[in-house]
Amino acid sequence: MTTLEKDLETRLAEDHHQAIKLWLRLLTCTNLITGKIRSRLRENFATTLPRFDLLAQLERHPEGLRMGELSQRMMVTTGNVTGIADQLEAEGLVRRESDPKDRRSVVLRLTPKGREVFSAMAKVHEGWVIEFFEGLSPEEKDTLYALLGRLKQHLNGRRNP
Amino acid sequence: MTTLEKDLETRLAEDHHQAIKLWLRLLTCTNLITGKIRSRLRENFATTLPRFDLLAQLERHPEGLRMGELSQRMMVTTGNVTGIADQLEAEGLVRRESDPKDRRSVVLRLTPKGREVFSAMAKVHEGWVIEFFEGLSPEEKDTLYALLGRLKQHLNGRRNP
DNA sequence: TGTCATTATTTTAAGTCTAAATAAAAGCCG
DNA sequence: CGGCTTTTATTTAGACTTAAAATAATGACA
Repeated sequence: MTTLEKDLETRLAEDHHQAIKLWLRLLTCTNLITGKIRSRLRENFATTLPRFDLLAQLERHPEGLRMGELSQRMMVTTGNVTGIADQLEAEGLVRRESDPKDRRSVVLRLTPKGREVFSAMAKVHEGWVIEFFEGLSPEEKDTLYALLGRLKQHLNGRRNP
Repeated sequence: MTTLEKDLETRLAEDHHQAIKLWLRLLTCTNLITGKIRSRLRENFATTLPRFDLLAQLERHPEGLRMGELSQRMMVTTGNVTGIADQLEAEGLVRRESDPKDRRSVVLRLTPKGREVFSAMAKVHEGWVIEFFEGLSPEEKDTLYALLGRLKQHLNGRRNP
């Protein structure tokens, strides 16, 4: 084996190792943050991340969202959304409304109480997230945001399920 | 309100929004990748991500790992590791050994069969990860890796639980 | 030696998640 | 119109997850 071949092979192996290391670090960062948010939501508001997430989606869409739309935005199955919506409905934070145009559909909306409860949590939650990322300068955050954007685009590319 | 104050306030609000957007994008990328790995592991090897993760940790530590060490590395609770180890042990992929130095401890090791099964999966898995990140150039991967390193360091900083 | 705090693992209860099966409604098309 | 496929939500079974409690063994120390 020539020196050139060895170099190529080494570089390739390093690139492969690089992707794995990058993935593990990405996963670690996400796990660290979700872990912190999860425990703080529990301690401060006696709620959970998926519940918070569902309310956050509805907050952004006052016109309401169907179960399928919610599941896409939350990146979970519709069966999962059904269960979380059941809880929040029982707690009076969301309301199921039937879509007159399509009787299969259920439209979920925040109740006034849900809007009130969520907005109190959202303010605090935003502060946590700012805190988690304040180790990076605004420029670094921009760069990270852009790189993740390229990654996301690649991951969502066609023939890439 | 003066123009300067308004500009500062606007910039601050944008920074806040920036952190939230960054966090949501980070979470999306991680979810997209874990989702792909999860479904491919199921389709190709009829196994799950936590099972794969446990085997991967053991592969890197031929001397074996205690349940507590495993839970730290996998970023899950020890109770969780117990259940996954039970399954893998029943399938003959790992073996529980008692630590002669500390009878409270259980040391988990790969069996020869476990090593064999894992190494087949690991090769394919590595290819997937390389594929997921090949939308980024090696330089971009380096930058992303470094930025996530800074983020991780900040997240692990003291008085930041 | 006996007690007590600590450490390591397991167990338990409740919540979250997926995939697959079900049921109902809508849309398509001959 | 009538049958076929698709879409939408729910239900179900099983796996994963956490937090907290229960077990069990260790180590320190009066």
